[in-house]
Amino acid sequence: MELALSLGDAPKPFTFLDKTPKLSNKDLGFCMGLGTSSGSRSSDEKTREARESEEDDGDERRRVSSDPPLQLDLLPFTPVLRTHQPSSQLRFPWLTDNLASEPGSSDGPGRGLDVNRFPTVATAAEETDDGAALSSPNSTVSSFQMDFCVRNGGRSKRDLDVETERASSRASDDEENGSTRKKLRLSKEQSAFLEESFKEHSTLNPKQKLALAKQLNLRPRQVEVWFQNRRARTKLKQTEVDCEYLKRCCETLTEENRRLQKELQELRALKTSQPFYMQLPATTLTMCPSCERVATTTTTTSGTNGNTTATTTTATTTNNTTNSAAMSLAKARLYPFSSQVQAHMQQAPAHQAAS
DNA sequence: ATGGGGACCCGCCTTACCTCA
DNA sequence: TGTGAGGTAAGGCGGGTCCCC
Repeated sequence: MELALSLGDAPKPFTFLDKTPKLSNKDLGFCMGLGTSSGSRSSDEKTREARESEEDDGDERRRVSSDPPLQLDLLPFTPVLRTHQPSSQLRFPWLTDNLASEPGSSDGPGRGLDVNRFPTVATAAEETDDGAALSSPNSTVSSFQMDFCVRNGGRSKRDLDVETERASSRASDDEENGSTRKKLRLSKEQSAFLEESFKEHSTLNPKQKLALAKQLNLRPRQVEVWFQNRRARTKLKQTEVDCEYLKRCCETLTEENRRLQKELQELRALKTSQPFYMQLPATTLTMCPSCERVATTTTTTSGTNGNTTATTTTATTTNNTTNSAAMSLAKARLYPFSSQVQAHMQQAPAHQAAS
């Protein structure tokens, strides 16, 4: 049985270079179905996809470390974070055309997630190291120094103060003992934005990573780790769904098998009690394992001399698109049934006489 | 043309930390 | 107040791919 499950949409090219400012989430969502699975993309496919997305950028990897850093304007503040509108209206940093075409962009950069401009916040020179220069313990402090007051429409000021205080407290702790492993919690806004970005693309190319990092005031390494962990969580969730579904399939098939066994017993009992069963047409269903044709063979033996035999056979080709689970179910139903019935028929004296 | 080395990314596993009941 | 469970950011490792020499 083949089980295809997918979270989100099918692989598709990156759209961060698209000229359309609209983000389409129509293909997003949770899909579960039976049938031929497209399979998970191999790493080289994904690499190729990422590379294709970078074609216009030349060799992105080398540029990251050698060329001047990307100067990406922060987006005008996204309505979703201000007014809790549907998340589909979130805009991502790589959709740079949004900036130019946004009529209300007079607010200027910095209103997106409103990154607080601390002196230690990622400078252009720091970003060229892809986080290496930002990886000092103190650099993570800036992750929590975002200006929540402007954009947290649905949250109380008290909550924001608590969160900011926690962040600053942790930051000070990190400053005290810089050797301790830092465990930083991303803010809800950062997580939500990363989540929306993940819905768009479950993997990031360097440009997207840098843009997201800058947008959220995180280190690129943090964005990268978040996506890695997010993919792992998705996979885990998917495995759980798979397991649950297969469990249900197993239960269904077990029940079906039980029912058929009972049916077979009834037929056997009927045979022993009513020997004239021969007057009824015996129908045998067989399926070719290779071509998956289902053949229905009806054999009628009539007359007293037993030499009149009529056999009609119809073949039905199953739709190739029929899901494999159904095929497996059919096979489970047909093969035991046909083999047992055929064996049963061969044991019948009248059938032997007819043959 | 071929192979080695480096850079980069990914998945997987694990650890360490945080939050909450 | 202490504690265990669950969530999650981050570290480490191995493997794959690509590019350069």
